[in-house]
Amino acid sequence: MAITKALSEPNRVRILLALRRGELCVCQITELFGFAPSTVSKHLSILHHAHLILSRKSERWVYYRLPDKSAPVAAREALDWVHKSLAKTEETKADAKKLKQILQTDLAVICRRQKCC
Amino acid sequence: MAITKALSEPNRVRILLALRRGELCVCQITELFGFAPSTVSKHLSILHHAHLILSRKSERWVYYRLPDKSAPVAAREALDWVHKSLAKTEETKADAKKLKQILQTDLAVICRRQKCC
DNA sequence: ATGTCATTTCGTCAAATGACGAAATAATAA
DNA sequence: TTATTATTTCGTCATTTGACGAAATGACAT
Repeated sequence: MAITKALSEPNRVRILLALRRGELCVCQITELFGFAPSTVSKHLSILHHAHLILSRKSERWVYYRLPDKSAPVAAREALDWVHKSLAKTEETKADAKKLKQILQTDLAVICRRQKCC
Repeated sequence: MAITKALSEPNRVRILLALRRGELCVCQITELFGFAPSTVSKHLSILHHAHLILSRKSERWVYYRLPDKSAPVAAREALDWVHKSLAKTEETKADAKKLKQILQTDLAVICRRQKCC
């Protein structure tokens, strides 16, 4: 089942928890976790395929967000469970803290940062 | 996370759905799915470790069942989600039908059946 | 049209997973 | 105690998964 498979990877759950604050583009998520852009993109693709996130393109970036009421019931309730049951871990708090910093930085700067190193 | 990992394997979800009818011993589950006893035992161990099932020994058999209110909230709510969201598939119905037959057969007969073939 | 840049797709590789059978374990039956 | 038997543990093997970098894609800017 697509939903349970999608949620079985801890880093994908971290992405869902990070998106509670609001939509994020791929390079912001890449910056948050320190993975290669291709890795993050694959995770987002799996989450999207399970209808656990939505996407939109704007200018150069692709933004992902949690779904609205139009999402399948099973997906909405799975997300409710994730947020209720997994939001209070230390890792989640640490991610939220780092995300706050990332959101204060200009998007173009963050994207360019991926190239080097 | 133990719960999401446990639920990511479709056969483990099938076990949880089969247990809605009531507790089952390992050889009944083995009979239901046609896997080797060691395979079923491993799946049960993973579900148990995630607090998604409870076990009890009686005579020669080990029985597994869904947890009562004493289970962690996260586990209970995950089970609610599984039952609500995944109970209506064709596979689940087919499993239920086969399980009905198995429950009508004597336990000792079923266990002995594993040996041969 | 061409170049730039964020993202995605593809191929590869190491690690994790699920299947099995054989052997170990634990509990009852003789 | 010893034998029987249901279950678990262990080792092996094939498949899946997640990571990466390189190349392809697609949209905007020049």
